[in-house]
Amino acid sequence: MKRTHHCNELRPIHIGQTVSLSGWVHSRRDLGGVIFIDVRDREGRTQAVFDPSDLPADVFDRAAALRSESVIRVGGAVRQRPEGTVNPKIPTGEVEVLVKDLEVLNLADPLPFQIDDPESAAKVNEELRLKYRYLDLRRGDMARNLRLRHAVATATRAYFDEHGFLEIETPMLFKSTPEGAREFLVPCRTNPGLFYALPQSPQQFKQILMVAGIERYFQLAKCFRDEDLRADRQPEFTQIDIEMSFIDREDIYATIEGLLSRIWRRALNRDLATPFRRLPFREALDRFGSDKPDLRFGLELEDFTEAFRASEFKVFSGAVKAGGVVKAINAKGLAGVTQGQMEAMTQIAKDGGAKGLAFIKVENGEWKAPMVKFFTDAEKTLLRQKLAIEEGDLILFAAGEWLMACEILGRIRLYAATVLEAQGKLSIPSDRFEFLWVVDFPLLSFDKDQNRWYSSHHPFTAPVAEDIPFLTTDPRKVRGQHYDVVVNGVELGGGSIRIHQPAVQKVVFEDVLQIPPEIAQARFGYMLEAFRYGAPPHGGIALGFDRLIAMLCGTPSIRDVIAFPKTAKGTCLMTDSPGTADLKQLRDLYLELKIPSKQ
RNA sequence: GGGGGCGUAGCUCAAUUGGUUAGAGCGCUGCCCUGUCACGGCAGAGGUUACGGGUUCGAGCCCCGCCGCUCCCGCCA
Repeated sequence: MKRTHHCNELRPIHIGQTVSLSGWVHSRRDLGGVIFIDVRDREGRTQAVFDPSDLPADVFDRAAALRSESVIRVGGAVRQRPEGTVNPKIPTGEVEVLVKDLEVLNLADPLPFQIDDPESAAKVNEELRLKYRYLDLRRGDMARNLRLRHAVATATRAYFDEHGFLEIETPMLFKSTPEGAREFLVPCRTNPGLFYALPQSPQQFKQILMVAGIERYFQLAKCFRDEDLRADRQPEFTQIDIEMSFIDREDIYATIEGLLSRIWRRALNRDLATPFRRLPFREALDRFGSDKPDLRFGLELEDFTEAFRASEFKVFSGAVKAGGVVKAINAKGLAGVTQGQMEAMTQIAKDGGAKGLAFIKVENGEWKAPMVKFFTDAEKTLLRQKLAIEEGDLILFAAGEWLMACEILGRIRLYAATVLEAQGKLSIPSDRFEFLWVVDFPLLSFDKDQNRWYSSHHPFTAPVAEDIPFLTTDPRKVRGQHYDVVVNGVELGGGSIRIHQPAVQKVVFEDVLQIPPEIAQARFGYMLEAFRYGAPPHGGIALGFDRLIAMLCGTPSIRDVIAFPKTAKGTCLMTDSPGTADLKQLRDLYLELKIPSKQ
């Protein structure tokens, strides 16, 4: 017999009906004379009552022998719970099913970890959760995450459908494009010695789709990157990938703001303020020390380059003379910093390339720092004014090359914020979402080691039109038509208007990036050729779908929103992948292993 | 590649900082219990302290190595 209702369906209006429920034994309460079993399915749970007074003994005995997570079907009559036994914690708590028949569909072994109590289950070692992922996913928290993921994917498809986008799949078996992230290679049996590569993004295909006249493309695209993992990085992940023709940056902003508004309404029942604010890359670094700033709190960086140009304090004036900057941040109220915290911040500075971290503690009306004696009254006054220095503050400095100094203080800003928040001196509300567009990125960055320019984003990004003349004369000045969408310090996505003239693309490949013509031809020749046959102006963006869902679910790890994620070493603890290949498989692929032995 | 954290019963944790027989709650097993919903009560089983070395009269604790998980840096056009 099939079930007649799901386990979150029965209400007082069903009283008197004969019903059948299927699901898992969520919990069993055996009182000796009467047994209660909560039957759970993905919708919820319902209490089933086994009363021996009008039940065959064998049914009662089988109920008594059931263990947690066994799969059963029960049949019986819905009835009102007796006075005083209503359970207000669950939606079906007013009724119960008086069991007449029990079908044990599958007995479960004792579980490796308990899943009925959300609080204790949430504390279970992730290693164990990953090994028994199918149990982990039965937990309410995880099931909710997967449902939300589905809801957002559906809302995304509906939104793009309504806006004239076509969902088009692009190949998983592509070829290697060595610029950018390390790729997963797939040997090609039918072409000995040749390899596919799994796409790190559908970038080139979606641009070709524009040449193909699709005009509006989207895909929930699986992407692969063979780089080290993080809480927010998996070797395979999903992007909301879009590309549009005959548009400019503003069209992308509006499209994504519309999408995110739709998603926030669907997932959190909240409205987003649009349009999002725009922040030039330069200003983001200057004020927040990051190109993905968290705008939920202040602690902004201040610039003191001019103030210390002629300072007695040589660390500062020397940095300025060398073309660098002096920047500072006021960690408000952090003068009581512990030695360990100070060391942690110093380490951040050193990791960032600084020699150390200059600081001033403001305690007992005094500025405590060795360097203070070098400061003139004018310098002190300026510091006090711009940083609003008060008793109990901690001032931290970075001096040196602009980007380095900004990024160091940006990281210290985040560190100080977490410390201050833990002390209750700063509030960073997790239910607030500060969206912004970071714009006006430099098109190119310079690699000192290799003495050449490389694309800040990717080589298909269009320069801002008025900057094109500087491509070959002063590449540093060229801004890219690139944009990142950022929320609460998380880079949610990025994209650009693309180069659609083959001539400009050729200049970027060959003259700016110094890719030899034959290599550019081998890697991107088909694109350059495609662009010769009528390429519309186009641009697009990709959003990290897993990060988006993690944010909506309020979890810091995208593993919590992926059904079967990998560990930090890239393994799957449930299936024990990756695994070995036998000799015949390798021979078929013309491969031979040479694994260095560990010394 | 580098740095930090963790690993004790099936699970979550403790073990007075190197000292007798490694404990608790939950789970499990048995018994009792007719209105529970984290049911309750009684009793019981359950340990290569991840693994391999070392120091020591004595190691869960200290040292070295190794494995696994995790966080961060590098990396992620």
